Amino acid sequence: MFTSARNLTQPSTPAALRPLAGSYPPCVGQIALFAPDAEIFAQGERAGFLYRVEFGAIRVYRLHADGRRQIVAFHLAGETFGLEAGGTHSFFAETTVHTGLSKVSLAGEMVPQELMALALRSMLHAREHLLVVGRQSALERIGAFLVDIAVRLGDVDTIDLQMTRLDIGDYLGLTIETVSRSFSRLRDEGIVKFHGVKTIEIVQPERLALLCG
Amino acid sequence: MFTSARNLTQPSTPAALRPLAGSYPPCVGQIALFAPDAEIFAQGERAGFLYRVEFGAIRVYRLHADGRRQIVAFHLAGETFGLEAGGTHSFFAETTVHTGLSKVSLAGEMVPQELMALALRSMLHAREHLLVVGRQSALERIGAFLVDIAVRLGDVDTIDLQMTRLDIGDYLGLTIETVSRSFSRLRDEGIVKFHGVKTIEIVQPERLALLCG
DNA sequence: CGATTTGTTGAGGCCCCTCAAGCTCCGTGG
DNA sequence: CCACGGAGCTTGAGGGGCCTCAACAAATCG
Repeated sequence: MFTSARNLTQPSTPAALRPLAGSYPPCVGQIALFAPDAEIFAQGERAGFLYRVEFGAIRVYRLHADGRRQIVAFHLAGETFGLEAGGTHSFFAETTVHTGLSKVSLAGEMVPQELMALALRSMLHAREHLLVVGRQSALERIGAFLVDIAVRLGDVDTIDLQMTRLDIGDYLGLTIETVSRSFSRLRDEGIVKFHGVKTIEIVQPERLALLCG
Repeated sequence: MFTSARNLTQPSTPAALRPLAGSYPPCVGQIALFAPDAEIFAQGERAGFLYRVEFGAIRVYRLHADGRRQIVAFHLAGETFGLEAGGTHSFFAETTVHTGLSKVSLAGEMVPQELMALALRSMLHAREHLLVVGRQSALERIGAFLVDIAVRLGDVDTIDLQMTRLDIGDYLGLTIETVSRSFSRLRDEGIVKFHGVKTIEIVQPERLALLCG
């Protein structure tokens, strides 16, 4: 399985940092813009910052020696990421689409209580992800994925996927073909409806929920 | 798949709490003894304590509606568990064998810094577990499992498994038969050697490490 | 509007699951 | 001490779900 994970397209906007009017309420600093597949931090790098996703999305992943990639988390608009054990990043973080990030310094700006809550939420999410990947069928995984994303976007019924089928596959432990087939199956069953490749409308939320266990 | 997870054998020693000479240096309180398969806490219960494993082992898991069980973590001697997001337990915790636990009250006894480190380590471990379950073959999963356990027991070369094949399967997303077959394969290849069913000697650590990616 | 990336669908094969039978280990009681 | 029973483990045979390989369609971008 070959995933061109390190194939970093440089931002079409020259470097990366560019000031912007603070469009999100709780945004303190400036917003940095990134093109798709831009590296935010790499495994082994010293960790010192948290990042808040203003728009777009982030994938956090690791590569196996043979090229297999496992994405352990996506981070969507409004979410904060970058907190890691030991002061060194254990994973890679990249944008999946055009993304705006604001930096949050670890010292100050966030009280220990918030950091703790963030760490615990991340642990919980990793474990819930494990439930999905460990014991569910392909269709169940896709279902759980859609429900998770929909909830995190604010219980919406129409999702704009911020990632490719390859990203989704590497997140769920499936191949791109199986992801595609599962989506088609959900469409054929009338559970979801596609408006373009990346826009999914959840037509029958109850049946989707049934799938997830 | 039927896993009799709630089949709680009551401790052969009457109840549970029984004082014992503090045999581990950093042990503050009394040690409670539990029989195999004793419930320590249940999903939905109010969380307020941490537990330190003095000897034995703990499985942390959740059940799907149809009985499928996913173990998200094992906790071995010397490790602390019970920290969860939201003040309510999201998982079940049970002993896998005869186990001694000491309670640690969340307020006091542990400084916030230690709690934070514990949370971050748990997050990291869940994510590393995800790497194994998401993209590895059965043999690779068993290999990674053995390496992980060996390291956590102090880089030993002989492991006393504190859990059944069923536990291991539900941890790695495999059936009991596949776990058994993988062990046999490692034995036939001369990578490990069995001294009884639960005692594994790692004969060729380098080859075992090669398996894990 | 052509080139390239991304997504869909089909055919075939493999790995793991399922089902089944027999074995080992261990605690219990005679 | 050994016989016995049951739970746990091992091994085999067969089937199914997902992966692999392949071709084509759709979407995206310069």
